[in-house]
Amino acid sequence: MPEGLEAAIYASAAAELVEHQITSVEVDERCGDINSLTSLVGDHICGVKRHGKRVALVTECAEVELYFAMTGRLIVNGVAPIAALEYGPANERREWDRLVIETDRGSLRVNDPRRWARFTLDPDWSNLGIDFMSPAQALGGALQTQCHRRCSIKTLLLDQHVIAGLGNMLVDESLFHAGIDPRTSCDSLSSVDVDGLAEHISAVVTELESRGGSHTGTLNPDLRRALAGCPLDGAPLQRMNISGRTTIFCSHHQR
DNA sequence: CGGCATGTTTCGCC
DNA sequence: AGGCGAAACATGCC
Repeated sequence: MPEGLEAAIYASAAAELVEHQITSVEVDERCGDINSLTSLVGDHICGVKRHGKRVALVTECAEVELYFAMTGRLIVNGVAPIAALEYGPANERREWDRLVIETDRGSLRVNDPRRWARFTLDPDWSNLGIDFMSPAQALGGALQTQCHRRCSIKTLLLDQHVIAGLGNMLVDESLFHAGIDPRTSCDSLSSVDVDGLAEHISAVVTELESRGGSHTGTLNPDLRRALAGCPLDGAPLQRMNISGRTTIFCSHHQR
């Protein structure tokens, strides 16, 4: 999905519909249960929630989770807050609309060519870790409790049960700034290392938020594709698969 | 044209 | 038991 930063952008766009009354719901049956979602008709949207990469519309009777997977785009009142999603389609086709909610004063659509989007009534978010925009101290605390694990630090950061909202780009960017090799086993990091990493995560999140999204980092998609030199000194970057995800890092500056 | 892509879940194998 | 890797999902883009 878009990562947590994009979910936050989507959530604030969806907030435009607060206090509107839902007049119709159309859903691709492969992306959500038609019966439960159409039960929302008549409800008023009274708020929008976000935790990590998950967004939910709150009505007086229920909550609907909007999960965007990799290529889901939100369109509110005909406007896409993120016009061109990285790794998403260049154009938009109405046939890719997987959810359309009409209200008395506007509309919301989720457009996803890849059809991985999911819409769930009254979702259970209790298994998610703390939100990635939490203070650095809280992020560090969450990581400390998991440092006994022997998985790589990258795997830990991608685990939504530990910190919710970090995705592949934010994780690579954070580890680059922290100077930590993504393959490092969690249990070999000191508590000082972990707290320092949490500070870097927090700084990266704040910085990329101000720049406009997860794709605006030093290790941006253009650099990732081209595998250009290390932004610090031009030395060759490494590309490898970790935890099933393409990982870019500098073996000289990340140890 | 082949391989890759901001993600999650499931399954089989240590 | 728990963790890891591969596969599955589905389709546009480089």
